[in-house]
Amino acid sequence: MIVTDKQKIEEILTRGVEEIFEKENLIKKLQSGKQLRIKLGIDPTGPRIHIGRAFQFWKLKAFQEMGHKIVLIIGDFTAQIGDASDKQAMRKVLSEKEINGNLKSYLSQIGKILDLKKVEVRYNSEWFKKMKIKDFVTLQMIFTAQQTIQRRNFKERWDEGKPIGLHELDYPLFQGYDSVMVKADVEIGGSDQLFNLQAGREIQKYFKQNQQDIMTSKMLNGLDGRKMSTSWGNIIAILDEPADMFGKVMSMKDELIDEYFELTTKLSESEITEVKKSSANPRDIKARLAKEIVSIYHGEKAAEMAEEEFNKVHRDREVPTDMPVFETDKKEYFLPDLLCDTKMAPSKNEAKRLVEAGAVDIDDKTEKDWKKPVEVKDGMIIKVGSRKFIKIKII
RNA sequence: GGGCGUGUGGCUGAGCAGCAAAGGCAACAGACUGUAAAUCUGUCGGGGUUUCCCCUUCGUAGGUGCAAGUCCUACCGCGCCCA
Repeated sequence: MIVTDKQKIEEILTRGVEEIFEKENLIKKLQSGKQLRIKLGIDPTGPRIHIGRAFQFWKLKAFQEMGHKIVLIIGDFTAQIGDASDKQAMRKVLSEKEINGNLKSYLSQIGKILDLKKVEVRYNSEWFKKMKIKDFVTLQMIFTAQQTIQRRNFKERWDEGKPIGLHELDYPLFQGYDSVMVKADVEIGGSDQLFNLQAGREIQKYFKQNQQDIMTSKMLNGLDGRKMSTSWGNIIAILDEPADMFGKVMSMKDELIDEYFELTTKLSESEITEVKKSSANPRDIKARLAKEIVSIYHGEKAAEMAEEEFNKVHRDREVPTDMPVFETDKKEYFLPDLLCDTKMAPSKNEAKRLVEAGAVDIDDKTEKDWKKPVEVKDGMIIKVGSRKFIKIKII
């Protein structure tokens, strides 16, 4: 049963959406009652899926719920080339081994969002491993060098004299060919994918297929306001623990609140407006946002607990309920050694600096002298900064 | 293949023959607070018996200097121009 409700269609085509080509055509297709093949390609370039990426899966889920067929392309082949879309420098090439490692948990992560039983999952090595050189060259003939170079991030690199690998220019061809292989009616992707998605249209045309319509989504910024990217370390992963997830949301820049509500929660527009009116204090709005996000991936209970714990530790400055335990049989400890052994500091120099900066509390008392040996007691609590705690256990 | 450049700490980017190496970003910490925001301040290769000492870093390998990121040679990577 295909849902053709106008309102639903409108909703799916607006929230978090950057651009649609061709919009009129897509609306017509969605209203036709025909089951569409909605394609999303994802390269397993890192082990963890983050909530920015997850937006696209939520979008797919919406299509899925309307009765359309989701075709998920796992780019196990293309991951070895590296999409240049979001890169200002050449990406290091991933080995097959790394890719397989990343792949392992991919589907289970995606399964947290999509009903995988109804999804057509395809690995693009299926056709690329078999591709003949001659066919590849044929693909290359569809585009000119100028067309490819014109693309913004290539152009920037070109102008700045930064290297561009020939293989990088081929990436859009591969992604586009995927569309041909699965006969996609619609492809979605991040707004940085526009070029690749359009290549799909061209290549389908060349192969005398109906051209897919394309929809690009807004890009979610990372916690620090830069693009969310695993290599920047500014991501919230969908597998992050509730407390961690909650804390990360609380730590992000205030200006990001709006886009996070739009792209990472399921609250309706009016609900979002309501939340924003509810308090003048961004802290509270952020807390609400954090709770929404944690609920989605871990359930409401976990979200509530995460909030309580956060308030306890950060607002009320209390000791967390759970903390790692460090077992030792020493009676006396040289403080820098202790901090290193407990992994609270990466090196002794760093440990000393932390102590000198007044970041280290032992049983609630700030210790500023790292030369003084510490008398170790059972149940002693060491705190470094505001969120690293450890409890000592004597064995 | 020839010519000219270039290669610096997580990134970016200065660097005179005497530097653990300016500045910016990121990170970490402190103060403050609305929070792990913002702002301000400090730290930011490793180790030590710590107002000082030692070790390891500036593409790689050698060389010349009391001394080399800084000069020379070779090699590797990258860019530009010419072919």
